[in-house]
Amino acid sequence: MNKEFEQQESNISGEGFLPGLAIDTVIFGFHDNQLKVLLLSYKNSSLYALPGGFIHDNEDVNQAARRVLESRTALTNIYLEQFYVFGDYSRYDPTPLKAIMHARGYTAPDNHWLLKRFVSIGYYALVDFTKAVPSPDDISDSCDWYSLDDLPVLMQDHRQIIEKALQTLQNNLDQKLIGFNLLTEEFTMGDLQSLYETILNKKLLRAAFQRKMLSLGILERIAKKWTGGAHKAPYLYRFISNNVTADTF
Amino acid sequence: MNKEFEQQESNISGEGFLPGLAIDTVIFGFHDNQLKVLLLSYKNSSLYALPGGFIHDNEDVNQAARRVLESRTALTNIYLEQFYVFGDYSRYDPTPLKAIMHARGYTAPDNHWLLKRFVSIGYYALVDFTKAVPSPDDISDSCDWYSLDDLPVLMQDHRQIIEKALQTLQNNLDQKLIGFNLLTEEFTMGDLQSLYETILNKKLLRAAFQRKMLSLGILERIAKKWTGGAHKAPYLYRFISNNVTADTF
DNA sequence: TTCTTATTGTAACATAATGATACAATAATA
DNA sequence: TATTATTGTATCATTATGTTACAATAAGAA
Repeated sequence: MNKEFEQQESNISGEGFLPGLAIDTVIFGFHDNQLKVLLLSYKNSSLYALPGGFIHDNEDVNQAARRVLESRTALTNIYLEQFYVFGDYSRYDPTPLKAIMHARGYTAPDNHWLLKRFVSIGYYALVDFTKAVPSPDDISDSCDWYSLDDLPVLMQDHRQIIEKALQTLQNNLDQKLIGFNLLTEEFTMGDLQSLYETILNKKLLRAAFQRKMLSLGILERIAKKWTGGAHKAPYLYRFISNNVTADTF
Repeated sequence: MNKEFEQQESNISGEGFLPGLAIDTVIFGFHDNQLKVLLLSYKNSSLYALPGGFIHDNEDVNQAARRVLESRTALTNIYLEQFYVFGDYSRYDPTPLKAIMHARGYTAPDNHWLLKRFVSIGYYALVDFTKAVPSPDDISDSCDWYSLDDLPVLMQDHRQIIEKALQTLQNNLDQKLIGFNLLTEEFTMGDLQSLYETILNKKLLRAAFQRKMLSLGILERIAKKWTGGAHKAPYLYRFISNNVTADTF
């Protein structure tokens, strides 16, 4: 998996990969009361991009997305979901990839498969910020968290992809029980509410929120308490994962 | 557009189309209190399939889906939405298409592009049953409505595609206001309730349903009434389309 | 015409969900 | 021991939904 892109570069016809199809993954994390996404940056260029990849010609598309996710975060068993296919012709622009290749000292022929039109399948993932270990892929030189409300300039339509992923997350938050995937295993009701407020971008009433969450019957209250400031200690809760697993739709 | 598939057959390398990418469209209609889908059948074979197609190399993917939809129904301005990408490797099975080509007197070489692995982007559409004019494509010899609870045996994973489309429709029915797209322009509250009951596959309380629908403020009551049986005549309603257009997400 | 019958539109009440406010409990610190 | 901030929850208000009931018809029958 390590020399994969190296192979891709010299593999002018794209042997072994599905042609024209890519995966882009919006990997969400939550830290300091902010939503974060993982972005890659490239040597000798000011380009930032979503983690992505290609699909081996004998590989499930969803499995390819999971492979990308796992290799960028060093995590397995993560909530991951398709949300949209970005397939407008206007996306087609080989310039940035050309620039990246150039910056790495590789001059691709114009008919190189990576410079052709790509349709991209958008996935979003929810990971525990504290557990992920971001690592760049073979053509990028950094992989880091960026706050959603302070994103660098992104390659191609990656900003719209993030925007649409966030909309999907907002829509799904109440129906599916997926928010928990962004938290550590144990969390306070305040943590959970802050997460919801950040994702939905609006204030929620504390009393009603707590009542609602408890009534769902998906939180286990851990007898242990928290030690912090000069006030009553909150309980710690744990998500009872019986109901929903990563791939449940 | 007419001779398109003819071209595709003799076009062994798939020139002009995005390779390995297909579109499958679940076109829903509503008639006789049943949900219907449009299916194609093929000469000299017992194969049934969803309407589908390929993407021109200079065409938006969504536009290609709309082109497929319009050419099967002779309708424009239809509610159409992506819902899932079917990309498992296990889908790969050139047998049925081979059989279809064979039945048409064409023997494709094994490296024919249409016999390679395809990833399929699933769309679903909601159309007015009474307005659609089903017409087969160039390789099928019929295009007809089939009731969802009495489907013929379908090619490849098309049955699962329909299943997933239905789930998506059920999930979206309450949030987005899309049910109306399955009805004629004017309809009674009974029609609407029957539609909802059929899609959701459960009985709804008449009084509550009517109250809810009216409270949404999206129905215009047309003063005219209906003439039918030995009972009070229902009002006709019309959907006020200000709010939601076809591509709104 | 009047009566019967089925269905519609909606009122009325019961129950459940949510919004909003208040307050006791309590964990540090002064 | 008093102070302070925050938590957990009770309480009431408001809104939404479930449920039942009934008046208002539009035909056909008497």
